[in-house]
Amino acid sequence: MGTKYKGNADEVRVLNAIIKLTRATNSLYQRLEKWLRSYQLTPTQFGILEMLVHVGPMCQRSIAAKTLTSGGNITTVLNTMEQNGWVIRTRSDQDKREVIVRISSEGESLIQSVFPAHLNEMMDAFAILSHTEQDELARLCAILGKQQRLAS
Amino acid sequence: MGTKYKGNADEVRVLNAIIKLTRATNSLYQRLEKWLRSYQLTPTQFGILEMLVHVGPMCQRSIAAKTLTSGGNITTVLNTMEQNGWVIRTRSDQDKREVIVRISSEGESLIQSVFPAHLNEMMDAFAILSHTEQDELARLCAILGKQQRLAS
DNA sequence: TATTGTTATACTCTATAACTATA
DNA sequence: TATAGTTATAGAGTATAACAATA
Repeated sequence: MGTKYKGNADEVRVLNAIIKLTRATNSLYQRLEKWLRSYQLTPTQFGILEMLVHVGPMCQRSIAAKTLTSGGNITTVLNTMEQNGWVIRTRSDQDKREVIVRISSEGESLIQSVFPAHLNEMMDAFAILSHTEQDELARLCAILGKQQRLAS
Repeated sequence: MGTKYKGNADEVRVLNAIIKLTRATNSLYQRLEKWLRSYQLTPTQFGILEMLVHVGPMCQRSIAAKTLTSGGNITTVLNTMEQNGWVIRTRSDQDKREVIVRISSEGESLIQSVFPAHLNEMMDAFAILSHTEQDELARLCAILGKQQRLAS
């Protein structure tokens, strides 16, 4: 198991990479979760808000696909977000089965108030790596991320 | 926000690294979660079982510290795991406030049946990176992970 | 028929606060 | 007094299955 597993050299190398990657991202993720909570935001909600800011209005099926989660779950999550006044849902005219979700002005304000603190946290966390190392980490993760999206 | 944020070069570099790191690990994590589900295991349960295999029996306070979660939550999670027959809880003799948690033979069997498939998945996911790149990713994540543990 | 979304149901994770037992 | 764990409570995320409306 893990580092104790007696595999061949290739397996040991991959296991080592996974363990380090997992630990680093778990730590980052839980740090993120902790301070998001001080804004009454969950990581899922934060992710959806960010996506709506980046990509613009989307239907729920697209949100479900992008967040790799089920349709029933998206309905649940968006119900909360709509009650909080962060998103607006409107029925599509082109295809009346679809619901178009867009961020509200309250949602935008929230993201904009959270973002500077988020950036500070992250600058602090990554300061231990050199600029070259930050770029290299980004490059490797980009390759890995693309591979994952194709495989799943 | 994100790549759209107009910050200075240092900020843009860090944001880029975070976005790539987040996407890669989100994809990996959700792929992991999906196939763990086919074994009726959640990531939290899997993490605790792996920890018990690696480190050996531990008290609940230690498990809570290592998983960065609250004491009340550990009780809840372990209740389920105990009911499933994966772990055994015994009151410590040295300090009768403590509960020592150890993995059961059923728990070990479960981990051992899951691990080969886990390894296959991960070998597949990382095959897109060269050996040198896998090592470099591990090195950078190790630095980042250590920094996080000290900061939190 | 197939697709989009909702509803109903159930379970897990998570936190906090009050509490018990022990040190 | 302080610490380890439990219990009670609450809320969020997640899935599946059955369902309604629309294409």
